[in-house]
Amino acid sequence: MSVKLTKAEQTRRTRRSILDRARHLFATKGYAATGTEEIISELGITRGALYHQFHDKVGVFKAVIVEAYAEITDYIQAQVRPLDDNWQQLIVGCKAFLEVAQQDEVRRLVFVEAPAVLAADDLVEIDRYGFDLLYEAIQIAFNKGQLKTIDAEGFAHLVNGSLNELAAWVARSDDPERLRTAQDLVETLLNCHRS
Amino acid sequence: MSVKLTKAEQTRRTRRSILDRARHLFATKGYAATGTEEIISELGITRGALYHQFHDKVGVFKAVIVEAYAEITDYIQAQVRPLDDNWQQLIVGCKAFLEVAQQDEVRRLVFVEAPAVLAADDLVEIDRYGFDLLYEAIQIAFNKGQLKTIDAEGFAHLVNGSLNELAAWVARSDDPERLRTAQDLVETLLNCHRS
DNA sequence: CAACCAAAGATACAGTCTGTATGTATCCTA
DNA sequence: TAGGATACATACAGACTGTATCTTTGGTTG
Repeated sequence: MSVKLTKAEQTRRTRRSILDRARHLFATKGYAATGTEEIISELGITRGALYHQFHDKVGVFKAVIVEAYAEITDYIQAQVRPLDDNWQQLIVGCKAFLEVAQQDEVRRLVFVEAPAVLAADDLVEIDRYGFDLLYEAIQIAFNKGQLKTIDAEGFAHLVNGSLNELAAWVARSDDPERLRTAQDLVETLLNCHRS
Repeated sequence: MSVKLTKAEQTRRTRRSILDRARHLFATKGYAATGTEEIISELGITRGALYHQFHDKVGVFKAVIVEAYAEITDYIQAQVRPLDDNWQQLIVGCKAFLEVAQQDEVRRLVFVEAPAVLAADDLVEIDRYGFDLLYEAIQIAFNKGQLKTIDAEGFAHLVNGSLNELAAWVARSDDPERLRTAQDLVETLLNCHRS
């Protein structure tokens, strides 16, 4: 019955199926309310396979988060790459973030569960790519003299915090115009710091 | 040996001691890593008393969070009350938030643990006092025509997000000047939206 | 003041969950 | 093709939450 699979392929499929199911459960029920048994049920494997592939339950979660983060940054970079003006990239990147953060699963995983489940250091490590994307664009503008602020790093955090909160605000509503409003607010925020 | 206590007093002391210990543990180890046994050990009571006073472990946590929130808003209001100019209140209130959020325990409880442990609705309910404080000041300024923005509510969330992220940024550092930097950044943010 | 009631807390236990130790089958390599 | 490593299954130990059932003690009323 069972088709012959290479070991590598078997591992790939097992990890893939665990990650897919775990991601959905962690995002909808939360990390604590999701049992390892629940993750593997209906996958045709036992918890033994899960603990063979991942060190522990947190290990599964961390792998899920890494993927979710990657999706966010990939989307943003795809939107930003074609542009050549840094200031435009900054604005478009922020708007793209607000868009991609509207996926319910991604948002809960990355902005609610991850900070509580993962150690702070661990999280900063994972987020580095995402935040650095923003920070670098801001620093370039700052060095060019386009951005008027007393502290580029601090300003990057200010913008980052605005984006996270606005993303949640947009998500809570069912008004389809709210995303546009949030995007305009961020654009205004950036532009009124332009010198 | 045991002094005669009124029932009400006995309850008060029990709840107080549980809340104090739980608060410290939840803030340092996190909600999930703190056992109910650990909370009551060294308090001279058993878990039975805890479950008599609170519905469950989440009930203890919720009570802790309510107190932590109250401390934040009390501090801010104390700083803001003496002032009579709304715009000044807004700026001072934001700065006061950044100060009070530097208490490690409060910050982790309110901004890291609470969002993951409590249901979103539950949390908004508790936070209502805190956020509304900010929102009302912003709305007053908006209605007076002092604030230039396309959406007062959205702008309030933008500022709120900035404050949360900046608070964490300040806390991660050991540079005593960073608090001042963050405060200046927020003041600039507000002022450059002033019309 | 005696008798009763209700509230505070103690004790014991059931159910659940994580992680580990050990066994088994299958792929891979020498 | 034989030995070893890898993927996975099974069984179990330990921890933890929440509940059910006492016990005690402060309040209350006839």
